[in-house]
Amino acid sequence: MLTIKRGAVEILLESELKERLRSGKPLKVKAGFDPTAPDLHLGHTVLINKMRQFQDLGHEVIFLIGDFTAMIGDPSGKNITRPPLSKEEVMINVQTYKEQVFKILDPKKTKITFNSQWLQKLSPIDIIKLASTYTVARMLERDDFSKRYHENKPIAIHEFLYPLLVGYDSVVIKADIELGGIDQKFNLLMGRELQKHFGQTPQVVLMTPLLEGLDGVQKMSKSLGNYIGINEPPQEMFGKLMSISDELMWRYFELLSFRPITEINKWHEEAKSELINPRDIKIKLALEIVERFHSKNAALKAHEEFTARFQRGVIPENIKSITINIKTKEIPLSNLLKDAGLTASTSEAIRLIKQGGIKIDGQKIEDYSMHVRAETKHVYQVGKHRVARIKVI
RNA sequence: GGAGGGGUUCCCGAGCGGCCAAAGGGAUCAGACUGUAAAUCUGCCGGCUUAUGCCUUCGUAGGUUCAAAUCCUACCCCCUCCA
Repeated sequence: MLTIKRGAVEILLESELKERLRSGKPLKVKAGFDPTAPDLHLGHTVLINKMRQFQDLGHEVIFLIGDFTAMIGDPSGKNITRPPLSKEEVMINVQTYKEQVFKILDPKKTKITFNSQWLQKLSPIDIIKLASTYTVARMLERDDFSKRYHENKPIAIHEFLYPLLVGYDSVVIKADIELGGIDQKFNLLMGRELQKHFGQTPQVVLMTPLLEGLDGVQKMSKSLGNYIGINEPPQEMFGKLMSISDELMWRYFELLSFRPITEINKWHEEAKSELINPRDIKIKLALEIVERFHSKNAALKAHEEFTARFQRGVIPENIKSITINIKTKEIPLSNLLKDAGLTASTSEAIRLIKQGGIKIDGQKIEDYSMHVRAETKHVYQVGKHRVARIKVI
């Protein structure tokens, strides 16, 4: 019970959960995923970690791919309708999912299902009947709906179907528990409503929090660019984890680390009383996470490189090499940087030079009208993160 | 079907004939400070070999004007109220 509750924001209803656990039977644990975004980041893994915990406790975890409902798209208000994904596209995404998710889940204990299997078969009459079980007023209780409604933003009718269909999935699966992010609360509860309607015992709903992104304020998401993808290279991942604030680090520990919560709390206390440097604890977190998605070796290497690069200012070993072909004898530095893809435009390059953000072989460049000659090869740095070895011929 | 409001640069949002590449805020990026921290401060923030220059941009397409994000026409989209 303690494991299950770790990091969970809300459980509805906790008493029901206890009761079901007490029965000792393996429970059907449902978690739904949208196959449109197979690029998982650490935010998604909070939920997947939770699934893993249920597996470890011997329950049956159902990884439900919402290939049918993806056509609607969860009504976040961003896109009104998504073009339906072809079967091939879905399968490709599912494949990617598997690769990523099985770094955490046990493949042998995971059942993958597609909701098109049953939703496709619903007739218009079935859908009307389903839609009749809920009212518009109650639909508008949903946060994004009410918000959009009050802000005079469009809500398309079909968006109302999303919660209904997702809830209906629970009916078909006969889920005992459904896991989901707190942002899914409405949909998850819909499952309970519909199960009741169809004469089933309503599922227990366990909600995980939304992990804050690197900025520590907004939730981690790809579109906000504040994410750590689980497929990112080790160094990148390590660096990003180190860049989070101390405060945020404890949050990440709770939700992402597999270390016992007691150990984490102890560190937290020690850091507060300045017995240990938070940075060193952060390194432990970074090592653990990189190891999970890559390997122990990769983690150690990333750590080494990190210290070398940022604490001692060493230019990393394996940086990308670019060859730029120019027809003249020399090229303005700003154009070279643009052509090499280090800056988006020559204007940006010039700006950055003026601001002292450009280095050649570690030397800061101040002259924005500087030209680079042909037949040269140097290491160019733009800010702290963009580096390349550029050969000009 | 009728009446009204609205669509502005990555996002929010001001501008309502020239002083507009377009206020202000946010995000990003760079610099300082550091632990690549965070917070803070500074700068930048459409593009062009940086220029008291040129080009592209204010829903879309035309038009009026020396000059249009701003006026006119048509169209597309969103919202509100009435039915």
